Amino acid sequence: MLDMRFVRENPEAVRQAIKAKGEKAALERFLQLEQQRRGLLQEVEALKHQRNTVSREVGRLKKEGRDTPKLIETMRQVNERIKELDRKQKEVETHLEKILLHLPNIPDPDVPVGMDEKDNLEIRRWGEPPRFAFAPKAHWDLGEDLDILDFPRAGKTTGARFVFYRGLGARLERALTNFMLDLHTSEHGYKEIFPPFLVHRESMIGTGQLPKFAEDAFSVAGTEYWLIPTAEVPVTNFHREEIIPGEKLPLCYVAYSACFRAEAGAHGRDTRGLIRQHQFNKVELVKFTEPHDSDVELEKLVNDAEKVLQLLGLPYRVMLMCTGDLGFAAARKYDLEIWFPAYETYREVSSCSNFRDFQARRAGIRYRPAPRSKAEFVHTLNGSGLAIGRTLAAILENFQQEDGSVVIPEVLRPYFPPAHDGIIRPGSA
RNA sequence: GGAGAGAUGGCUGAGUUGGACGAAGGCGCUCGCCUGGAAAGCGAGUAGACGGGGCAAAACCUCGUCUCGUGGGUUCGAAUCCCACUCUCUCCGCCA
Repeated sequence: MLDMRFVRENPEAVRQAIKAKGEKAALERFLQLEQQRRGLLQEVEALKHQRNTVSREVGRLKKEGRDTPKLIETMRQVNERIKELDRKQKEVETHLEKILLHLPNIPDPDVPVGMDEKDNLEIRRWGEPPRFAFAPKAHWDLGEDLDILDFPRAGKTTGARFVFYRGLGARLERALTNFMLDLHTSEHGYKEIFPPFLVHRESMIGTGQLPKFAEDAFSVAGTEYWLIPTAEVPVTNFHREEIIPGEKLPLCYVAYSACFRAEAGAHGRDTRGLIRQHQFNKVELVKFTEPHDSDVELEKLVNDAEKVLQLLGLPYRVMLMCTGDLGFAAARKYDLEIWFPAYETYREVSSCSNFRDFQARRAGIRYRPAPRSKAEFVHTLNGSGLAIGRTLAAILENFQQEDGSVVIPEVLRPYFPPAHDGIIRPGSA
């Protein structure tokens, strides 16, 4: 959420941001209502002032034993007017709040302006896409042939876009999760969090999923709960309505969670395989920083996520998202994309964003720079470190061999049974 | 699910016959004095949001409104009375 005063004083900047992100928002109506709000405020506050002084006077007179029916009668009338104005003002503020929650964050000045992924900027590449002397299989075929992924049975029990992992497939998923958590906690200095997978509406508003994108998330019928689309939601809201002592920043958290997404706008896309599931696992990195540190901390966060790919030996590239691909809440975003032989292209496995104070203002997360100073909003950042399902799919595809087996990356071997030789073969899982 | 207790400022903790103010005291913190330096001691200051005015603007100053879990109500006036809700704690029941 943007600061109401900022919007009032910088309407042009907001107008541009809305346009660059391809959003729609009632900015003009907002400015108009904001002016109306201040007018009402002044009128009602003057009346309340009158009420306060007169009430004090009544108290004084009563103590002296004097009756004051006239004053009380006029105050009754003033109160009627106050009630009316209060109601009107509340109406206006509710409307303002609603519009404010729909205004997108302002992109960083150096973010490329563009419509969609075609305008994203490649920052760097790492690793070489593998060359196969045979026709490589897609991960969903590998998964079924190796008997480690079972899509049909997931369809039978739950529906499309779900999967069972079995045997060494389940083991590999768990190995990846633990490997990433271990790496980020012991090498990169993140504190591990295991969050609730359900949150209430206010938390979803805090990070920006609601009110605008309700159709992208699942909610639990008959309750107020929403299934988290990412651990970003509970972990960022972990500090909601708090004032953090400045010396504790930056706070760096790493959290595993299952993630649930309705994928409402994705009918017919990525219908096969692990790429687009309603439920998937992810290890998420979340940071709370002082405003002047957030740029540096974002770069570090990206590097921490990249390290996972490097250690796994998966070829990837880093993309700087253009304005149209930034999303609603981010000011700056890098995507990490892994090479997928079956698609013959790079696909996203991580999205690392700086939200500046956009989420912090919504969720009320502040810090005190120095013991006596005024509390200010922190900057929040997060990034996948990484999406587990897509990483597993990439491992299957990139490390497959002609006989249909898959070689497990060296760094994951400690997470497999001691007797295992590091190769998943047909019939061995 | 049943019964009970509570929710006050950064923390702790007063404040329930409604009327002197965001609210005693303590801790913490800031500044000053003291000291060679520190501790102790002493003195002063220490909530936020919003709006108006001063200012080119920020800092700041000043006036006002609101905020004592949240929302409503009673009243000329509520932290203090009434209602609903949320959360925390204790006991009982149930349960992975």
